[in-house]
Amino acid sequence: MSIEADVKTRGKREETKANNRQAILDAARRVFAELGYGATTVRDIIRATDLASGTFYNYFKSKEEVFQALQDDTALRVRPRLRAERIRAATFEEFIAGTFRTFFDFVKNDQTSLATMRRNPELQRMRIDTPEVIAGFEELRADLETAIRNGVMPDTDADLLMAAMVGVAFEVANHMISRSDVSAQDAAEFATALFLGGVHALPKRKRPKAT
Amino acid sequence: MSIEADVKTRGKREETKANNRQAILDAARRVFAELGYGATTVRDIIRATDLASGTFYNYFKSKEEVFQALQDDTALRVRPRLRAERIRAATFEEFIAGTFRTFFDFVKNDQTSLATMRRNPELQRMRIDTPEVIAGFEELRADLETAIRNGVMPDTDADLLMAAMVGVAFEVANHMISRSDVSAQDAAEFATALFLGGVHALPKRKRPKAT
DNA sequence: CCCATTCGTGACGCCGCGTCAACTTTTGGT
DNA sequence: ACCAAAAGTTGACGCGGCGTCACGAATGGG
Repeated sequence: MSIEADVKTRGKREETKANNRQAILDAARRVFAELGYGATTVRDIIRATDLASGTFYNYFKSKEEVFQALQDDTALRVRPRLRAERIRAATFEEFIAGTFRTFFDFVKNDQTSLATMRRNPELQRMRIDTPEVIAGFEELRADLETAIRNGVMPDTDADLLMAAMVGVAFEVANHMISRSDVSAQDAAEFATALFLGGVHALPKRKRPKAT
Repeated sequence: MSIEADVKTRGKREETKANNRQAILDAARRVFAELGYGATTVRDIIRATDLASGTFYNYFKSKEEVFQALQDDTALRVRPRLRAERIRAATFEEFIAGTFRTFFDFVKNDQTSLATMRRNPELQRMRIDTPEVIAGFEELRADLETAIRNGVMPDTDADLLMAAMVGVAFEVANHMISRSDVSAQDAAEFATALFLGGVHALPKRKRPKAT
């Protein structure tokens, strides 16, 4: 019924188009996770579907573009949450804390797209920023500018502050993922304390030595 | 004379071996800068030398390994300077300030390897951590642990603190490179103030509006 | 001076790339 | 219900990069 409805409203062409695109994206996610991004070829992706090689190029120009689509998808899922958190914030303490908490929670619960494909067998590690990811950064910068104009945030270079937040967020998230003793809350508290009060304000380490 | 001396002490074999290796590395630097890392092929690199294609594989397994050698080279140049700065530090203010200042200065003055190959036409931006780079991170972590044990640094999670410093350093450095109005000193002061006192302590923005 | 060893060479087979002409399916008009 | 045009799929093809390997040249030891 719902399929028939889709067919009626969108037509068979639109339907298979959407299906094929999704099939490629799904296959790519699987193959990237299995072989690693660098080792994956367009042929690997298309072989993991029941489509022909030529069809791939009706939807994407390269594996890079597929990866970008996956990353952009993730970015578009998390950005509204971050945005909402920052808009809700009345003080800049809430602004910082809400942003970090939301981000680390998301990373913890979305290992599929963010963490799985960070695993790069051939090279040590790499980070790729796609357009929607960068747009998310710009969004943060704009919100910081607004906060500064409203007087809730000290008047400083919003672009550098954005860069610092982004740098801490991604780097700490990586360590959070590879370590088993750091929860999303731990990471958020650490990053928030750093930005609110500097090193002096950082939380004490959990287990100093043992005992 | 010096060449003859080299030949006498090392023999012709060792000599051409070193020369070939260096020729490949030099060619790679040029080609990476011109075509971008992703678009470069092993063939491109070897064509930029007067060697045959097979010879490449006597020295490196892939272009990734060449890139790694170049990155490691850079890492090994900057690490001693960072190390010295941190050892000299008596207070943790000096520890933080010295580390950031040295790092940003280095990035500004070493655009050849760091910035030139950051020029990546095909993909937006990416970061690749090679073994010696990672070893530099571990070195920082170890120094942070030592500072904590000596009581000059608050007792906190040294691994997360290292991650935060690394994240801020690289991300702010990227913005410093692409912006014309941020000097190495500006970047260092910003990062240092953030770590010493949090957002409250950040320097005021230079040109707020105009006047 | 000669032989063993090391190393440079480039042709080779393999495979992934992106294209394109032929073919199939869908659509809209009658 | 039919059909022609449009849209989309297919896989074979030419191209070029990959890593290898048998060959020959250069080197060094005896």
